[in-house]
Amino acid sequence: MKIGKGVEWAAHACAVLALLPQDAALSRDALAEYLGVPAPYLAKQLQALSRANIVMTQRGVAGGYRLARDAGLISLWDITAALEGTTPSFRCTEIRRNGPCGASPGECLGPCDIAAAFQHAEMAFRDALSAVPLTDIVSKATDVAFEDRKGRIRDWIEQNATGLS
Amino acid sequence: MKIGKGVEWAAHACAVLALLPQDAALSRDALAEYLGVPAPYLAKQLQALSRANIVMTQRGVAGGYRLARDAGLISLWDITAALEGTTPSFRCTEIRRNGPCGASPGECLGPCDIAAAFQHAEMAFRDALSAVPLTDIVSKATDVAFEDRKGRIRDWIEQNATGLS
DNA sequence: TAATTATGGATATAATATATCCGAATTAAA
DNA sequence: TTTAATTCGGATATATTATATCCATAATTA
Repeated sequence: MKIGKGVEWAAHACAVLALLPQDAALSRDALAEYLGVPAPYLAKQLQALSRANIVMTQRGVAGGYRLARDAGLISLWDITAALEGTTPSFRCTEIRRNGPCGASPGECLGPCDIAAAFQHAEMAFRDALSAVPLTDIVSKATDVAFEDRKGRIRDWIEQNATGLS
Repeated sequence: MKIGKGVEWAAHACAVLALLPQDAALSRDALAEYLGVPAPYLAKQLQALSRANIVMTQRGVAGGYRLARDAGLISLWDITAALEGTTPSFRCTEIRRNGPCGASPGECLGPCDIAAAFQHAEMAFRDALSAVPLTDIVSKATDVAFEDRKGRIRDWIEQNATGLS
């Protein structure tokens, strides 16, 4: 079981966007610089976030990305689902129907018990992530940040965000 | 997030082995026939189960596979871990240290908040699977099986299992 | 010794993840 | 209206992993 690194990138990107003042935005290149990751690939993750309505985009001069709604209404699950999709991680191929003692259709009205157990486990995974809004991430990260770094972050945003009066 | 199909195969294989009488075993080919899957590849999954001490093996004539311990002491998580390993599905690359506003070592004493949330979610996933012993799977499958199929399964085991007096 | 059976390694192929680039569309400002 | 900035979607290339098979070897029993 593996989660693509796009999820990590996207989560950090959203955490940065959550720091922006109202109506400010960050370009792809600015975000990539802040996160220290290659811009072209980050763009892919941002597109996925855009399709999922987690971030809003604005093209053209002074455009960029911003959160599409309040950071308290965006969970880590939302971000994960946007990047990885929602197809179940366990793929049941109905082995129970195979072989010389395979189950008949009448015995397969319910889902396979093994598949059901995995589905249940995945729901627990999903629920745990759904319980973590972006605001949690941001506030915890802020808690442990030293004062001088908070200042540097403020300055960098001041310098790089667009849409600031 | 995806789980390899080896997990499915191994789970079904273990469920069959749980039906065997004490000291009986099934060969690789017999198991593959019962499950309706290619024998060579199934052998790989069985090897993983063997390394994880979930099944016992016996080579030579009349050898084969049997459960290494009581079915009540084998969980779906045990099987999953044997096949997929236990490395965390979320791989933290410490993005927080990157870029012009990267965190200093002193600010990274605890784990990254994002990684911690995923770790927590994965624990929930693992706990859910750990709560499902093989006996659950077997009993639920038996509940919905028609009588004639139960008989056919008994007969097939009688015919194909080794180590029966 | 002969027959059977799991093991480990090597290998081949398919699928997916990772990473980049480019033209087109869009937008704000000059 | 032009120009520069910027995201979007598609195409592509590469690396990694999953899937699947085969074979020589070791072990075991009759």
